[in-house]
Amino acid sequence: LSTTPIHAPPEPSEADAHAGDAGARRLRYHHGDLREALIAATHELVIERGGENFTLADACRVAGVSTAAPYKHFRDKQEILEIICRRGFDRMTANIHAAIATHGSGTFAAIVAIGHAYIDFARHEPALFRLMFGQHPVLKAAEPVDMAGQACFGSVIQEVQNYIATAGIKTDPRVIAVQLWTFVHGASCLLIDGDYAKVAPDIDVDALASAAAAAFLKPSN
Amino acid sequence: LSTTPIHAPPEPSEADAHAGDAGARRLRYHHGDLREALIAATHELVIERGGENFTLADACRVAGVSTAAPYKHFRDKQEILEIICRRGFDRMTANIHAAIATHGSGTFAAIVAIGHAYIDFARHEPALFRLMFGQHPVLKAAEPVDMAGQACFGSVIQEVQNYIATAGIKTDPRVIAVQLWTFVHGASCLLIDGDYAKVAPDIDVDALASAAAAAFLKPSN
DNA sequence: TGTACATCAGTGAACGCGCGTTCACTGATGTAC
DNA sequence: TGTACATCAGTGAACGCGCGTTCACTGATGTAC
Repeated sequence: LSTTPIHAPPEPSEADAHAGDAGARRLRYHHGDLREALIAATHELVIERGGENFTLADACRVAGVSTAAPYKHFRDKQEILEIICRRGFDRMTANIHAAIATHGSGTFAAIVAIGHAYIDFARHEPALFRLMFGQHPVLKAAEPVDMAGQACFGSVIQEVQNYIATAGIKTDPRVIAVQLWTFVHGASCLLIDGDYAKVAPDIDVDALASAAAAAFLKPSN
Repeated sequence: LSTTPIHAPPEPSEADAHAGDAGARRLRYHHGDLREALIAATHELVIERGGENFTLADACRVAGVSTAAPYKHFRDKQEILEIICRRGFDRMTANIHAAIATHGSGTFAAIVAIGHAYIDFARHEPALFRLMFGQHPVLKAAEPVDMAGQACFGSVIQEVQNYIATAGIKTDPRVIAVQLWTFVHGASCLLIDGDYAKVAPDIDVDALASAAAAAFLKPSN
């Protein structure tokens, strides 16, 4: 863990520099945007050691402020985690939309790409992924987080619906969406928790997910 | 959390009772089997609040001994968790074997039953399940835990092999086993972490798993 | 333009808390004689 | 059978630690006049 503050207050302005020794040494008392700096620090720490092990005191250290400073911007420790979590869902939703756009809505390739986007998210941000989907009682109860999650899953259902309409499949799109979700979620968890590595280290997770998508989307009759 | 000690030392013996006031009041100094009592207390606490939030001090309280007592039986806090975890894998393996035996080795029903057994385990012991498969750096490095996990997955591969041999499927059994595992693992996680409940509360997880098994085991040509 | 003032984002010290682990100890137990 | 003794599973107090949160405060900043 680096000890040099990130998102530190800006250097003394030129006016300060011209104000003599005292002025030149004086740092800015107010942080530029401590709120965002603390969110960034928290995100960094969550990435580094996971949401369970994150401490507010460390986020303060990283941001270079006293441990009392966050309470001017957040209700409590929990609120920062909620924000991180909600933004995570927003980003995942964006990734999914991007994947669909790249491959064309209504195509099988788009469905597969959604799955890969999900797994990629977990791969690149394992700790955040765990925070978003894991069992964290307080986060589960937070409404903004909840809505961001709903929106994310809604995007998947919508696209599955688009695909099966064009492909002439009759199964309930929600069921197929849940099947896909279940599989890529399992793949994500087993991947980032190192369980695949223990038991089947040579596995190609993306290929696995593609095959699963094909299995679920085979016309059933 | 109950405050009355479980697995407390046995009541004073009859000899004590006949030994007058001092003897009657005297409790046994040595615990009958503190090692197992602490493992049981730990298991109970892990069930209650999860492996991350478990404290050794609480296990001592539950077992009714001082916080120093465990160090006569265990290296450190970690070792008790390892034992819990290894026993978890052993029990899951036993459940899987039982499921196979019930439905007959080599049948499709046995494959489905393995999946249901896996999900059932997670459903009944969510915290232990998380401890076994989640990202807990120290547990992941523990060799006995590792071997118990390997054995568990080995059972699944073996049975998949039995089935596809009789069904005339040509796919690599390890790939199919991983597919099944991935799906039921995803289902278990989404179920116990309350993610299904948020987004698709009406879902029948067991039916979902059965359908997935069928999809993976359809002859591919 | 200069000055008085309200605002409020920061500080730093302290709080109560509970943890894991260590330590010298004590006293129940089983065994050798 | 009785006794001396070694063993070792327990105790209880203490350790250093770090946490989240609160508190009265300070001083930089922007604004009204």
